[in-house]
Amino acid sequence: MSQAALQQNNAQTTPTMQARKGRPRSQKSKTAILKATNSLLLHMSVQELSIEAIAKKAKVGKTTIYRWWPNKTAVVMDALRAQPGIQSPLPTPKNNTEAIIMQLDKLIRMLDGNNGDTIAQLFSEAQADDKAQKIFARTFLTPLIDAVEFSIEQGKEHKEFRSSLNTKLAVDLLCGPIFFRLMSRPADLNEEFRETYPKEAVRLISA
Amino acid sequence: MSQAALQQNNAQTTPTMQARKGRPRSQKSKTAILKATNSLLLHMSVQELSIEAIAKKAKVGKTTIYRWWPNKTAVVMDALRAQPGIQSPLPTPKNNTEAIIMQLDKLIRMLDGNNGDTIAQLFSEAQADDKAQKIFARTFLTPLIDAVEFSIEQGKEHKEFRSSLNTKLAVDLLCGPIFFRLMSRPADLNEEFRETYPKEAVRLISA
Amino acid sequence: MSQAALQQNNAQTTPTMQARKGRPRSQKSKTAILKATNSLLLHMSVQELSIEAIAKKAKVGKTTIYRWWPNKTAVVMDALRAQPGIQSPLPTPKNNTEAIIMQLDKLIRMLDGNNGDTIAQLFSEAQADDKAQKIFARTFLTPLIDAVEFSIEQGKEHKEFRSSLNTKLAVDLLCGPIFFRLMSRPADLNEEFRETYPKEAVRLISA
Amino acid sequence: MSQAALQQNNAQTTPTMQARKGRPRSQKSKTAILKATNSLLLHMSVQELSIEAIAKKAKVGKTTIYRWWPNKTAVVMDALRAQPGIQSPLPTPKNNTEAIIMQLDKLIRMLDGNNGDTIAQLFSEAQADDKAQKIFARTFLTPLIDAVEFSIEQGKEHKEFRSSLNTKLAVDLLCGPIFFRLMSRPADLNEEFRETYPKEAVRLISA
DNA sequence: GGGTAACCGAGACGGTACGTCTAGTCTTTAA
DNA sequence: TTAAAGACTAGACGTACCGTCTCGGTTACCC
Repeated sequence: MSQAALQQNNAQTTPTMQARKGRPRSQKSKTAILKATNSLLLHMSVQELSIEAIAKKAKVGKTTIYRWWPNKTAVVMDALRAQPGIQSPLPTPKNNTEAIIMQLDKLIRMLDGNNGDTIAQLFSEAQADDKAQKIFARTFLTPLIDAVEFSIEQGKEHKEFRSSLNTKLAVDLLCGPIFFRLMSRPADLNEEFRETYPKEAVRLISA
Repeated sequence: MSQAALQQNNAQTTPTMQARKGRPRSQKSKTAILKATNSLLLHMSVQELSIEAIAKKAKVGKTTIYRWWPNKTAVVMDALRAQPGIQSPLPTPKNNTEAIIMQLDKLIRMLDGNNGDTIAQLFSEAQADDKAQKIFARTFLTPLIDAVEFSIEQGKEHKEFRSSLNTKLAVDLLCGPIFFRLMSRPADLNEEFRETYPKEAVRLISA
Repeated sequence: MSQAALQQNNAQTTPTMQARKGRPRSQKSKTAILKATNSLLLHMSVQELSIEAIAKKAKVGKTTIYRWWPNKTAVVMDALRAQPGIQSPLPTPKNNTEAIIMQLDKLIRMLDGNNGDTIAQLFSEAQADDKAQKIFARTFLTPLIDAVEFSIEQGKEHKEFRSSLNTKLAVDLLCGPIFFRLMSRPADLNEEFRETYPKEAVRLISA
Repeated sequence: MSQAALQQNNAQTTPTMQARKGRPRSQKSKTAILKATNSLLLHMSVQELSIEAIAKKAKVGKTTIYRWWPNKTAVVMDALRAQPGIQSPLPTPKNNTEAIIMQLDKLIRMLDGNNGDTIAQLFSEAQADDKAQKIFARTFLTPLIDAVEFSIEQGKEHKEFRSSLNTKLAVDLLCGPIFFRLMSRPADLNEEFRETYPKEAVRLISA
């Protein structure tokens, strides 16, 4: 049920769906929870963050959190997404090469700064906990990989890339270095990297 | 003190060092702890693994663990290293290109299978916990990066790679995809990948 | 308001009182609640019983219960009274001695079996909770004590008992042993006890 | 194990038993827990009392309480016993009639005042919870009943009481009224009652 | 027959306490 | 001195209920 709730949570709830039995979900509480989560993450890691602390800070019952999110990872993912300027849409690219460059640029932007730490920690949690893994994949990793894959496939059709290019390998080559740097030397995930890496990476797989 | 102890732990303790006052360290306990850790990691993640569980399984006091290792990450790293067939030395490569290929091949071998999960989880823990970060970096990541960096630098000197190659970026390009695949699609970290990736990756940065 | 409602609840609601505005109380819900309560009390103690469980079992909103009963004790008391064969009227006694015997006999009958446990548990709750205390006293204890007191007083007037008999003490002497046995050795509150105790007890206070 | 621990807890631990492995039980914590319990019981009922509150007040981990007592009832029983002046030994009676009078007098003294409420509440909890029942019986009820039974049996042998007297019934007659008054009209469990009841009760069963 | 009032179910809300678990420390005896 | 055993404080976990609230709906009455 939580899963269903989560779905509905993320989606734009249609007016007809809201006409349900029982007291409706408190939007105020939801906002308070996500806000408290983001606030706490400025001072501590995802692992250190506790549901109890969120509940206390948001002045909300623990139950309310557990009712709507299956675990900490899900709360944090939602909190990240709720941040302003995260889901800024990409401008229309003129070709697939540019599309990929824009996606990588956006990814690096997102991982630079405080959110980067949080996402690295979520990536971490996902390694250990199956439920966390699924949520992280569904809300973050899969969309990213799918988008890049799509651009590569399109690029192969449009002769921007050679048709012999292994799509999955290309995805790893494009995204892997970014995450590796994030997790091994986060300080080097800076502006310079953002300006040089995407072009360089695409150039390599085009070769 | 724990740091010192760890050092001593890893090095071959000279006979003179062992000739100290008091009851000597029980080799039996150390073995039991590492064995128990490896055994437990077959059924659970590093995050789920608890010091208490190790102590119980190894029939050892918790204090004994805390005396010799600063935290869980350190225990697990030691336990991994204690596994047979992990530190197989590399054969002498005929040039730096081959050296890198061999290092990547060894890395993929190590990450394939059960150990891969554990290392991914350690990589994870390192994101959240500073102490874990330091230990993971010192015992795993830095040696790897240093070795690859060294080979690249050497390769640049020997004209195997163009001198304009950004070494750090090259390291990310070589290692990043492997870890990205490990953490996002571990099933694809298979034999085929091991046979094709290293050569392909080196070819790319040579271009 | 709940208190007033409770009164009305117990009394025979006059037709004029029912002619109020608004939707009338659902008799169906009331019955379902009391039935569910009795049913649940067969498998659990009053303390274990929860309002939520009653509401769920009776397919009734929690609010409906809270609207009509101030607390769990009140619900359980009502549920007990709703059981068939509880409020069987006593036959007319030929004197006050016999009246007391009949009252004690009825009491023991009531306390023998499943209801005994429930009443003992109610007696218990009453020790801790003032509201419960008042309800238990009003609906169970006071009527009993008053009836016995009345018979004793009458008996004193009719020279059945010596006039120096302390009425309150006599009540304790007559009722106390029954409850003590109920709460300390409920198994001994059996048929034999029911047949022998009342006569013996009255004989003692007559002496 | 907790049961065993409890036993040892109550008994005078022999020196040989204390010579065990591991850190010995902290007497300081034990004292703090019992003291905190007594202190809290001045302001709240046993039912309202929570383990968490005790732990907080005593500045003790919850685990420490759960390690040594199986439940709240056990803690409260121990706390009661730890009060000064509870286990005052009886002076030697000159016969069994007097022995019973002294036992009843002691019982009333114990039940008069704050402890009376607590014991009534414990008696209550015992009605609902089997574990509580056993502990209450073992540490309070059974000793009392046994003592009175013993005196009655002795009194029958010494011709103080008629041999046809039903011992169990006599116990109920002697003790029941006291508890009935405690639970139904605790205010009447006063000094006057303490001075008159025991003699009167014994007189009755002697008749 | 529309308005109004009290009811109904469902279920979310802020809370409290539960009993369990683990962390990391401390205190003993035995080797 | 170290090992083992195990008790210590501290605090998060996820669950169960509490008593209150807020919905959409449902009867009844009253005008």
